[in-house]
Order: sequence, then C-alpha cells, then structure tokens
Amino acid sequence: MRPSKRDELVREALKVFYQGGFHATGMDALVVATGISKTTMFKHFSSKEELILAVLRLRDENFRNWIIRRTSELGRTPREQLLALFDVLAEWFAEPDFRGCMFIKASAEYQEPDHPVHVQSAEHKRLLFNYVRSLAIAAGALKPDSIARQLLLLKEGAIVAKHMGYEDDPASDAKSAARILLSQAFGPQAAAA
Amino acid sequence: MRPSKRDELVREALKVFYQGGFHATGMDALVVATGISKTTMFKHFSSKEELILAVLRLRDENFRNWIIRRTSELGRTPREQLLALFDVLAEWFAEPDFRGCMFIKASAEYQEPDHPVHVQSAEHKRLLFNYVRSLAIAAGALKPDSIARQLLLLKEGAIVAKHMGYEDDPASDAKSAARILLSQAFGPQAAAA
DNA sequence: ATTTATATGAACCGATCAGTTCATTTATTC
DNA sequence: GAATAAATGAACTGATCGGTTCATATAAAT
Repeated sequence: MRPSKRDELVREALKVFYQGGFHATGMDALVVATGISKTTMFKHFSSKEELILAVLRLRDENFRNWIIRRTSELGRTPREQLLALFDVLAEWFAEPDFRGCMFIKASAEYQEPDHPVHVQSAEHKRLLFNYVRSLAIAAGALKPDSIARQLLLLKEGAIVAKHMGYEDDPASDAKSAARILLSQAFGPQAAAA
Repeated sequence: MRPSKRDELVREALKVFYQGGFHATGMDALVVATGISKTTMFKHFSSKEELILAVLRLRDENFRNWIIRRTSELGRTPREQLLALFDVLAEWFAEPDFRGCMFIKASAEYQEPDHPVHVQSAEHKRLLFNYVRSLAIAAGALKPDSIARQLLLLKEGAIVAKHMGYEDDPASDAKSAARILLSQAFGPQAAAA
C-alpha cells in the first residue's frame, strides 16, 4: 500500500482547515480543494473528526519540529534559545498565510474538555512546554517549570494578539517581556544572556 | 416599544453561543433554548450574524465593566489595580461555566480580518487595552503603552491556557510574571507596589 | 371596542451537512 | 494477462442549516 493519497489528503486538509476553520469547511469543500473523491476520503477516515485528528497530528509534528529547529539555529546557548523563541514567533507572524494557532482555534470550536479534538490540541501545548522546560533546565534556571510557563503565556498571548489583529508587533512586546523575566530567572546576581 | 423580548434573546443567545460555539449553535437550537419563536428572532435581527454582533456588544459591555469594577475594588492605587487584573482573572477562571474568551473564540470562527465579527472582537481588545493603559499612565509607568501591552499578553495567554486545560493555575503564573514586569516598568530605582 | 404593534406556531424554502451506495475505472502485482 | 487493490464519479440518504411565509393570537394604547 502506497499511502500517498491519504497523506496528500491530510496535507491539503490541513491548509483548508487552517484557513477556513473546521465547522465552516465541509467535506465537499475538501473534495473540490483536493481533487480527491469523497469515497476515498471516507475509506481512509471513518469520519470528519478522525480526519481532523490526523490533521492535528501532522500539524503538531510540523510545527514543533520547526520550532525546535529554528530556536536551535538562532540561539547558541539554551538561554539564547529561550529568547529566540520569540524571533521564531516573529517569523511565523510574517508568513502571508498566518492565521493564528491551529490548536487554539480547534479547541475554540470543540470546547468540551474531553472532546478528542480538544484533548489532542491541549497535548500539543504540553509537548511544547516540555521542550521549553528542557531549555530552561539546560540553561540552569532556578525554577525551570515556572519560567517555561511564563514564557509560554507570552507566546500564546502574542499569537492571539497577532491573529486578532489589534496589535502590530506582539512578538516584539513578548520578547522584551521575556528578556526581563529571563533576567530574573537565574537569580538576582546572574549575568544577562 | 418594550424591547424586553429582544434583550432577553440577546442575553440567552450569549449563554448558548458562549457554551456551544457559533457555527455549532443553530437558530433552531436558540428557539429551543430561549422559547422565543424564530419568527420573532428574525424580526429583531435580519440574520444570525447580526444577532452574534449584538451578543458580542453585550458581552463587551458586561465583561469590561466587570473588569473595571473588580480591579477598582481589589486595588487601591493604579499600580495595585494593574496587578489586581490577574486576581480578577483567577476569579473568572474559577467560575463553573468558564469557557474561555468569547472574542478569541469568535475571531477563531470568523477568521477573515475584515469580517464584522472579527473586527468587533478585536475592538473589544482595544477597549480593554485603553483601560489598562490608563491605569499604567495613572501609575506613572515610564512606558505605559509598552507595559500595558505586555500585561495583556500575559492575560490572553492565561485565558488560552486555562480554556485549553493544559495548565492548572495560569492566572497565578501570569500574576507573578506581571509583578516582575511591573517592578521594571517604573524605572530601576522605583519601589515595589 | 378598535386600532396598532408584537409575538406565535408550523409549515416550508433551497442549500448544505456528514456519510453511504454502487457500478466503474485505474493501477499494481504476480 | 489475470488477479488484486485503490480510487473514482455520481447519485442518494436523512438531518440540519439560515431564513421566509402566513394566518392567528396576544397584548397594549386610544
């Protein structure tokens, strides 16, 4: 079995759902957008929800790998990488097709706390937290969990602000706030990054 | 004209949309939930979208007034009120029916930047920013716009984290971060709040 | 009591929803 | 070239979507 059609469907559905939303995008719209027949779609996925879950899995993989790769490229030390998170954010915001965080939007459309889509969206945030915490630990932060949570609050806030469009450069605001928080996270006497 | 039915509809629709989402809540569901006939609904609002806009106007009024009142009650000085923002946030999160920010969710479902629902949701955030900035100015912050934006990034991030359920007490994390940012916002020599 | 405005129920509209059925076609593989 | 598997198009299901029509009923105001 060459799963190319299935993968192609998930890849294209990711784009369409990301731009158009989940409820607002019907399966027939996916047929038009992908050129894949509805029969084939429902042979690979027994429901729209399962397709959405597959899309979210791919998004998590792509997005998290990209974050890890770019922070590694932009920062030499773990502490620099923590700060570089917000430069990566700025790169993302600058993409012409930027439409906010797919997981925030997914959990906004599927609100019930134990809905599979909601649960899986939260899992992405936990995995990202694990990465940021590992950087904080490697950097020698006094309270790595705490600083990781705080930095990620800034990140989520910036994503929301950018997506809603009421702020011009939230990544820059988040970065300057992060710099202050980081300067406190290694003890009062620690040197700057 | 006694506009009681219209107001009653908007008040009830606010609850149902907030709990169930916009696309996922049909007009017939509102008929069941409110007991108001569909004929009457479309006599007051020419479309579902207009009803949603009226709901968002009410939400903005209620929510912003509540924030202003509670911060005033919890903090004596403007600077205390800036910090109290995050105690108000914690109160909100503790409400049993908490379901995140209605405006974040609305702009997640209506993504096009110039869609009326998206535009009006962003306007709510701007109005809230104006209030926080006025507190920062009254408190004598060096860069009131900057600190207001930073504090609001923490607020939005905390709302998202709480709604998605991947963090237990994001309001507390946001508050401790806010304390650090505030301590820098009045100059290196300024006393703590 | 009569006018005027507001609200009602229920049937109805065409469009779209997620999902199914089925006969046919296109590739792979041996 | 026969067998096997994957994909197709198109029609179809029943439910629901936002929104309309219309005749009736319920008020309040004069």
